[in-house]
Amino acid sequence: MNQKDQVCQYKLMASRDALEVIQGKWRIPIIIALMHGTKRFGEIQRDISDISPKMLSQELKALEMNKIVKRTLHDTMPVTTEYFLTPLGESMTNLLNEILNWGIHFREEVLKRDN
Amino acid sequence: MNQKDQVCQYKLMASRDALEVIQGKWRIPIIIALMHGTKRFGEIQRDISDISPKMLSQELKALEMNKIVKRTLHDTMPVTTEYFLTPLGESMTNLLNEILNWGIHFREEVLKRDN
DNA sequence: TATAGTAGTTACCTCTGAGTAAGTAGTTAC
DNA sequence: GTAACTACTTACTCAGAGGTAACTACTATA
Repeated sequence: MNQKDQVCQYKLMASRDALEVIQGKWRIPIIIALMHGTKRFGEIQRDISDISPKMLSQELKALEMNKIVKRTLHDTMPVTTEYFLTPLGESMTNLLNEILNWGIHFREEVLKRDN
Repeated sequence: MNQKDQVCQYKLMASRDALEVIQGKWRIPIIIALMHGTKRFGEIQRDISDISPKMLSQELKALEMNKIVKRTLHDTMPVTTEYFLTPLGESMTNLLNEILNWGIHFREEVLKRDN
């Protein structure tokens, strides 16, 4: 295997690590919602209007296990929960901004031209 | 809806556009393989060792439809094909690099510590 | 004649990501 | 006492993402 191939293999491995965390329809949107500050379960659900409570609960748990978000319970009446990004979650800011930038670019380049 | 919420909604929309294109297990790896230059079908398959010809063919078609990659036939014996990134595909470089960087960061922060 | 390399296609199967709807449990307001 | 809010959980269902294996079609080489 030459050096170019080795670099390619290394990159492919790194991308798999990242993809495992951000894969799926909802994780990126959830993290984006939390980039705008600490939010409660219901607030995230309102931001991402078409997510079901089941999916939100499930994906938040997965993100918590991967140490991207943290969940805290507040002993108020009624009980409220707060979700916020960990430092690891905040380290995704650059990645998320590139996704956003490219999404806007893609819409300009392809979607509008087709219609 | 306040201004903060409007920004959040705009970002969520942009992320959905991008996610539709890069979603799935194989598209990012395929684009990364092609970042290293024009490649033939078999070369990509060798780079991404665990992809089946069916999935590679299917995902390359999808990427071609989204104008991320271009396919050219060469009338050699035997017939060879070449795949390469379009300018739109190359505009994903920053995005891909951020995915790679974060993947490496994630591995350092979480995966190693757990084992 | 047969094996191997080019680039896929086709049929079939399985598993899981995601959706729907209803239920739980506690508190507050009317 | 009942409706409504908090934050979920559970059960059921289904489409589609992805895997496996075999097949096509052509050429070159032994």
